[in-house]
Amino acid sequence: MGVKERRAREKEQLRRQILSAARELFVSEGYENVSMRKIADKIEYSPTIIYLYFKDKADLLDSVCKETLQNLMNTLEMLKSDKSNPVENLRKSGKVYVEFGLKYPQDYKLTFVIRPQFQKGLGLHEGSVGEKVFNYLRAMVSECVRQKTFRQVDVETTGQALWSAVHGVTLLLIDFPDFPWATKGELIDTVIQTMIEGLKA
Amino acid sequence: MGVKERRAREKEQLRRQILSAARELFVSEGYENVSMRKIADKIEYSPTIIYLYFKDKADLLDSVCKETLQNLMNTLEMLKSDKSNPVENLRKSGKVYVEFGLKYPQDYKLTFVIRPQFQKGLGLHEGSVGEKVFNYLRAMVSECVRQKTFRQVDVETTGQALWSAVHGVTLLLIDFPDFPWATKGELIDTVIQTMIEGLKA
DNA sequence: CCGTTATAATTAACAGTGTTAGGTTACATT
DNA sequence: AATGTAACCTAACACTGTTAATTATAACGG
Repeated sequence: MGVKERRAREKEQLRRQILSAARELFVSEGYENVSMRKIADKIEYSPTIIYLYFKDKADLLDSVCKETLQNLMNTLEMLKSDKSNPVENLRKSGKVYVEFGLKYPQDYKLTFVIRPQFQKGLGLHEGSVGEKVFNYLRAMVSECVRQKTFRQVDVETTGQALWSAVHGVTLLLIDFPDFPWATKGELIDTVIQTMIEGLKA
Repeated sequence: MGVKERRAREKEQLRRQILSAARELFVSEGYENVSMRKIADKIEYSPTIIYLYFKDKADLLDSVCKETLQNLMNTLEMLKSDKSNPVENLRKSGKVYVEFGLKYPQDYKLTFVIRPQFQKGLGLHEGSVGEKVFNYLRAMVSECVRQKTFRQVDVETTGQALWSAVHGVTLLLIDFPDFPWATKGELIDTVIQTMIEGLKA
């Protein structure tokens, strides 16, 4: 009875082929410039096969983005946090977050800008990976408050504010590469550091 | 010899008709979902007429965005600044900036997210309106430093960091309307206020 | 008022898009 | 070997941005 399982494996494999072909093309050509036919060409199948694995092009995008979120989460978790210094954890995490965005700019835009446009009502709040990322952030802020390094700020609002700041600098650096930025690294540090300073007791 | 001028006026008028039809459609349907034919239908001309006034669809987008930038600049300039309190000016300007983005979310995204995707190498630094907006911000920061309300920060980097923060919160609120945000107003204030606190002497 | 010239605007077409319905092939089970 | 089913493909629809070729419109000199 191993037949069904082999078939399932083969199906899963093709699904992954489609997914990674799509990701590569989305990243190199941009979501709008990638046609189902191009993806099909790349994996040497007919275009319509994709619809047996994904509802439509937006669904394909959605799956690519979920992977990206997972990658981001993994990257953040690699930072083994030092319980005794939550502020430093926060600073490092912010830095890693932005650097992730700059390392995979197209993935980042796909996930945080393009996808919400196609998947309206994308909440981030249904046990999703996105929620996990935010929980991670919330926990750090919470610890900073508990240790009284930060003043008695609202953890929820503060977490969101921090996310806003790193999201903003990431997107500006991606979208306006020709703008006369001070220095990438310096700007990123300033954004993070200024926010942290502003929260201290 | 008023003929040429009348013709020029008529041409200009049609140009504006196209532009405003395009803006309305871009805003209500999203750039990607607006076809040249839809725009043409709206103004009751044939689709190809648009190409006599604009190079292509991206150029049309570009013109729409320039208008948006001008509107943003005008909105900011309505705030008559109080020389004696540059920090308060900064705070108010940040608030107005974000509120502009939330009032015209599609215009904002068109200008700061979609456009850079289609107009690579869009610098903001060629005597453009975008540059004016940034100069406005720089001047405020500079004044805060001069009056020693802020510590001796780098004006350039700080201006960019502030822009990052307001840009970030604007986009998050636009893109994830269903996220359980603390409170829009509160979040915006927190972002701005935290940055300002972090810069104080 | 006529013919000429410029220019405004249109029609028809091309190559490409996402997506669907219907048909064909390959293969495990009886 | 016949049957059923899942995998896969072909052909097509309605639509996209854009171009070349064509027609209508209005201004000019005589």
